[in-house]
Amino acid sequence: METTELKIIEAAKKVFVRKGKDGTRMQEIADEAGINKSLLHYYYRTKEKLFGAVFKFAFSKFAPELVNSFNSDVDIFTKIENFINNYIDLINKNPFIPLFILNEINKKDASFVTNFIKSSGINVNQFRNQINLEIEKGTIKKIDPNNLIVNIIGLCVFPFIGKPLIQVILFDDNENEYDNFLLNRKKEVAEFIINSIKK
Amino acid sequence: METTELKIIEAAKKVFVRKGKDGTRMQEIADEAGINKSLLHYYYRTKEKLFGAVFKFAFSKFAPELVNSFNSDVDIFTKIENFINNYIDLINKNPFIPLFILNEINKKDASFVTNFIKSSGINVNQFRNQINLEIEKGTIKKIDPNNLIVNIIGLCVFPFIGKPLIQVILFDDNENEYDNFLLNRKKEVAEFIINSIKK
DNA sequence: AATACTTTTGACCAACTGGTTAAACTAATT
DNA sequence: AATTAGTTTAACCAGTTGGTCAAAAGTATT
Repeated sequence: METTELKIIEAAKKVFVRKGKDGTRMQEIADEAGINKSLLHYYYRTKEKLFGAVFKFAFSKFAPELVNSFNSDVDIFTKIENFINNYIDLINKNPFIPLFILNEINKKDASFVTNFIKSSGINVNQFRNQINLEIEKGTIKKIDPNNLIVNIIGLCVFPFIGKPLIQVILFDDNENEYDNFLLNRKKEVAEFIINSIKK
Repeated sequence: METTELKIIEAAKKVFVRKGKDGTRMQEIADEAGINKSLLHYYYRTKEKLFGAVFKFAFSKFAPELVNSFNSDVDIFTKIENFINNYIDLINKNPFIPLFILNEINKKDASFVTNFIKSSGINVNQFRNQINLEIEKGTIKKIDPNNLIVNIIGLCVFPFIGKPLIQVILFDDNENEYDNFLLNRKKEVAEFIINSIKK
């Protein structure tokens, strides 16, 4: 059953993610949901509240993957490979969400971001410990765990948020070639990282 | 001498980059420039034209570095190190511009982006050839040049556009620690990449 | 079928937004 | 000092925007 509230959220996601908070018009969300603008305000009293709901949803889609992958109980190389595979797949299915999140989170004030993330359950300590342990064991080269984590995530995310630029600069604006590039990247990124840290 | 036109451009840069195109009000630019709103329209007839000028400026700040570094005539390891040093320095001086560019370029239609970049003179062929040559020579491991280029740029850019997130997740919201992290990163990123490709 | 509650609608509004215009001011030229 | 051209301002405007409200339509309960 497709309730009105669900139709609204789906429509709001589409429009907010595509156009950003400031670029979005309540009327456009109403149109996308096939309803009246008043009804929108009936369910979500203000634009701010509706945006909050969408942002929360978007973020909560990407947080669990981070938590689960980083805290799973497998060896470090498998963990990195798994994370990259799952994360790139996830972004592929929701290619505009990362930029949406980054963009809006850069506009919010710091306390909002802090509270929001703390409630998301993201915790990298287990993974950090694992990295340090592998360095001690001599399985991987000495590397700062924070830098490694940023590298892994950045290498997954950047090709998507930079797509319009990269596609033109590197692929002569050929979209098929770029999509193909993104598919191969799962393998390439994993290889790139493991090559860098493996002893 | 500080002409009105210059004051406007400086003010417009600040506001547009901070709030995005849709989030920017002409009145706010006028206030920031210490002038009347009518005077704004006297120099730049429309918001669109003023935004265009600012966007062009922002982009042209980051394009030359790409061109010069990639086409310089030094060995591949030095080139990578130089690029990372210069690019991270450049972003550090203008930390909000990359997200601004990525964000707006994802909203524009493809033809605009294509034309814009083509006129910017960015060309990676020389660097691509150099990578392939070093692979043949056996200096570096086999790697797809496009993937390597995306990796280099992504590793430089991502920590800045993800700052509010990363700072909370990895550094318990301690800004000093994060700034320190960014400083060290020049060395870390270069090391990370070279470790990955060096034979 | 009358009551009461929720959902949906259209008409409406105050505040805001990008943009215009005519007049006032300034400084160089005659 | 009068003319001219460029610069700056205040007042104004039409269209848009988020949001309200009372009434209508629908649904469940008695």
